[in-house]
Amino acid sequence: MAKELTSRATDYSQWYNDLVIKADMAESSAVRGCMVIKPYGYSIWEKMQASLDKMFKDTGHTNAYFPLFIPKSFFSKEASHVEGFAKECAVVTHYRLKNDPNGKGVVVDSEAKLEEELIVRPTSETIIWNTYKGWIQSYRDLPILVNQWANVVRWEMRTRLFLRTAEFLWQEGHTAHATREEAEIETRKMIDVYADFAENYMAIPVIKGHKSANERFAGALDTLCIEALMQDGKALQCGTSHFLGQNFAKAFDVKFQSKQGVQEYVWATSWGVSTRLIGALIMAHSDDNGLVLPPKLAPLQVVIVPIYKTDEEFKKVAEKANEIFSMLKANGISVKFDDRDTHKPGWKFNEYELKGVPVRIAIGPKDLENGTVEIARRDTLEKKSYAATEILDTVKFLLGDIQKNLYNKALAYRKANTTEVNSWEEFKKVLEEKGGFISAHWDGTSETEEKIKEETKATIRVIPFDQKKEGGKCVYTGKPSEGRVLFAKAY
RNA sequence: CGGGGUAUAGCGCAGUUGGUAGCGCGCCACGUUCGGGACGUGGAGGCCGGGCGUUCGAGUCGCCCUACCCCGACCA
Repeated sequence: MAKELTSRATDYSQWYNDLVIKADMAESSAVRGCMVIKPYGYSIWEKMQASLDKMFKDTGHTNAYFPLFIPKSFFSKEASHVEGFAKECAVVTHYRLKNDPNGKGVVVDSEAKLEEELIVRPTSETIIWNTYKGWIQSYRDLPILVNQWANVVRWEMRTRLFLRTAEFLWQEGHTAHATREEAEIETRKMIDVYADFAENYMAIPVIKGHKSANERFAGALDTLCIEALMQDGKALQCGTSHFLGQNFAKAFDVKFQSKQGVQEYVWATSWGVSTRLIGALIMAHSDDNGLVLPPKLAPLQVVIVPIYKTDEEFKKVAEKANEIFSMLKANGISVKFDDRDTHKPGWKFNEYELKGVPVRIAIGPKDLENGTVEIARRDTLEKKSYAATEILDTVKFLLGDIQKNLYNKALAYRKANTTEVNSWEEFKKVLEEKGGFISAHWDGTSETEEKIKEETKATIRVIPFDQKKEGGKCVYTGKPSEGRVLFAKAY
């Protein structure tokens, strides 16, 4: 059995290359670039949704739902948005099938051609702003603070499991405001919500800041982002919040009458995070034994594994295990007593490690004799014996401590893999040999960023809010720079 | 859309100079086991991605498809 374990662990350790996750996470589907998220993986997404949704509600937002199909003409209304989105989209051209005259299944009925093609939404700004036009007349109708949980489709040339799938699940917030200032505050507020979620729920430290013009959302005046570093030294954008200015209001003619009686265009924001976050979670914390989930997002926080030989022994062990189960459940802990007799303890240990369950309690005849249980933590794989009376306190402590430890570990990793460089030679050397974030001076031009990308594949991931303001020379051109930005290779 | 690769049991793979298919894991049954993926014995499971060709005979050789993976281009 040792052999299989080794090969499976080795196989699993490939997660950072190909993200093929073996623990009921996801598999490719028959549909190009789309994925099937199996129940366990989906339950992680549900935990994320629940936490995020509460944060949105707490900041005054409400949920709504808009159509999946968007008339093609909507995309022609905002020039830069067209540039960014009118290309790789799924397009609906017909509305009916018919039986193949040659008797081979069905064919598209060429007579059922749509007058105007429909685009499967790659993002919903256009259809939402088309709708908002009808909702907004007066400053009294503002602000509109709406979020939608939805799927979107982007016909990417190349897809990657979790990180860039053709169809993905996400939430997209779309807000409308009376003033520029209010919209800018909203943009910032939501990137703060995302950062809070990433750090305090996902246990992933992120850097908050602005995107460079090159990386900005099509149609936005400013794009804020949170950027995280994965264990392989590549950066991953984990969430974005866009200040859209009046671009979409102008494109869809959304005006309101102000207190002063003047017709003004509405100010907009949009913000989103997606199932890419599942990928981030996996890539940030996993080890060779499988997933490592932060307790706040683990669908199952504690599993109890019974150890026994005979039926009689099982009865005694199960009685004690059920007591522990009830006690933990009564304290709001997500717990499972795995009493299946179809798998053995060792098998179960490995199974739950693979699934990233934070805390495991094993209880057997020896424990019954001694009045103890064995408690193991997933993050460090340590296991220790505890008196039965200590279980609740220990579990509570461990759930908190694992959450903290995962964050601290990821933070230490990021610190160790963020390098300040001051010359082009150094830049290339660090990028090649070490990876991670490179903090360097940049002259602020798109041309320079483009050239750096061409030569090294590294891009500016984020211009941090807490940018180190210091005079310097651009690492590439030697021109003056006001502060350092973070470069990295990105997914 | 370029460049490279792969396609054989549920999964991972082998299959020699062409002779009609095998291994490991998993699955099923029984027995012994059960504190880190137990062991034995016996089973079930295949249109060898699809098509056409060469041949007495094709998983194997040739041509044409198709799908998937990797590397680019693209990408909120």
